[in-house]
Amino acid sequence: MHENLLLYINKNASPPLTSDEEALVVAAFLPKKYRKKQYFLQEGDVCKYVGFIVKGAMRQYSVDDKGTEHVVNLFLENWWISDRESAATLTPSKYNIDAWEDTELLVAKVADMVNLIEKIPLFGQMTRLMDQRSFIASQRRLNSTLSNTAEKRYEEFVENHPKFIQRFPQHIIASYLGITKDTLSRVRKQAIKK
Amino acid sequence: MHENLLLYINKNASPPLTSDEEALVVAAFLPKKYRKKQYFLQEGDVCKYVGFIVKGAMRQYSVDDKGTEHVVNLFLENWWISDRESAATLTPSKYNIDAWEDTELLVAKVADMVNLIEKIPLFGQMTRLMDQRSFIASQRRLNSTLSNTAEKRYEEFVENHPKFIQRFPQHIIASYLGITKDTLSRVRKQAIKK
DNA sequence: CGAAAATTTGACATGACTCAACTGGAGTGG
DNA sequence: CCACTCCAGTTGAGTCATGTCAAATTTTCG
Repeated sequence: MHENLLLYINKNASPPLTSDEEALVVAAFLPKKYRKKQYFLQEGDVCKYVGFIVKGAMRQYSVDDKGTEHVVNLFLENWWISDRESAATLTPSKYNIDAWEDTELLVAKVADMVNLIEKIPLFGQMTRLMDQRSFIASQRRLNSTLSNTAEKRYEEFVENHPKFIQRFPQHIIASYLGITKDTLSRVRKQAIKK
Repeated sequence: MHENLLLYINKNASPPLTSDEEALVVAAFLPKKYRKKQYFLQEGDVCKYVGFIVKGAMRQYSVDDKGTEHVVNLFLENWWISDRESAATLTPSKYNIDAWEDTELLVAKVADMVNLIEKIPLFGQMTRLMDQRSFIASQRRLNSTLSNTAEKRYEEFVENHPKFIQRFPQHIIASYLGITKDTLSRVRKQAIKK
């Protein structure tokens, strides 16, 4: 069950973990299953856990005054989930995170995660990489949202995230792109013509 | 000249740096002045430097096919500048970073920065915090862009970044918000009524 | 003062949203 | 195997927010 996580760590930092270190990591992460629609985090709660997806698909979204959902992030295997803002500042989260498919997670307390970072330099290396990637992805997406029309954004999305398209329905992807499902449907129709 | 930087580091990590460590930091960062409009980084170049703003104001933006500028970030005193994506992946940057006011920077090579992170645990702590904050800010902004109307985004902006308003002209702020200067002008007129 | 930069304004165009209706699976249970 | 429901996707008509462009006005600063 923990192999994916250990593999992931060793792939993103070197030299490999010692077996003592591996034991620490394994001890900190408990396997947990989430059913489709089940919440990992609910708006208003402080995010106390970090999850690593072994198998499945999840989404992070906010809900506005009108009840419309806005997808902030989508996650698949080997991704980390948590609301960093809430976890770092210990404030109630503005987001929900739930399972889109039945999902197997490895879950650790944020506090334990911090501990691992301090104790295992490699783990720190890895989380640094993680942070960097998240930031870069977020920056890119922001730039794309600010600069491009709905159509172009969709093209870029297809290009960059083919796996999301296979796993999430269109209305979720529309929300991720910041447009309505109706608009996305029309955009696709246009695109097919070409 | 380096005091601001050392202060910043000690404010964002503890215990304080030893004098040996301070010496390492000081050695890595060279003071440099940028005139208004001068580039720190140009689109197409690989970002090889990191800057810390001692005094002044800078902006990071992309330019689309039509020649329109899109402001990705604004920076003031005690902010770090660099294109993380380009620096991390050694690929040509999609962004420009230039001085909006005459600006005093402390500049280090990305490679030297990495070195400091490895040698000085505190420095690692600090950059971790930095990364986290950048990510959170970027996430927030993305969410706001996806969820809110132009008017609401401007309100939030006024609330969260009063200093930007004092230092950057409206058309820059409009671009940061992802709207045109014309629209921002109208939005403000509306807002004043209330 | 005068030139350049920033802002405002009006008329018009358009991309995206809204809402409701319709279509078409994919289950589920009788 | 059919009827039923749920969920996703499509489509059309009308509306609204924001963009475009050009001109007028105000502000900034050498």
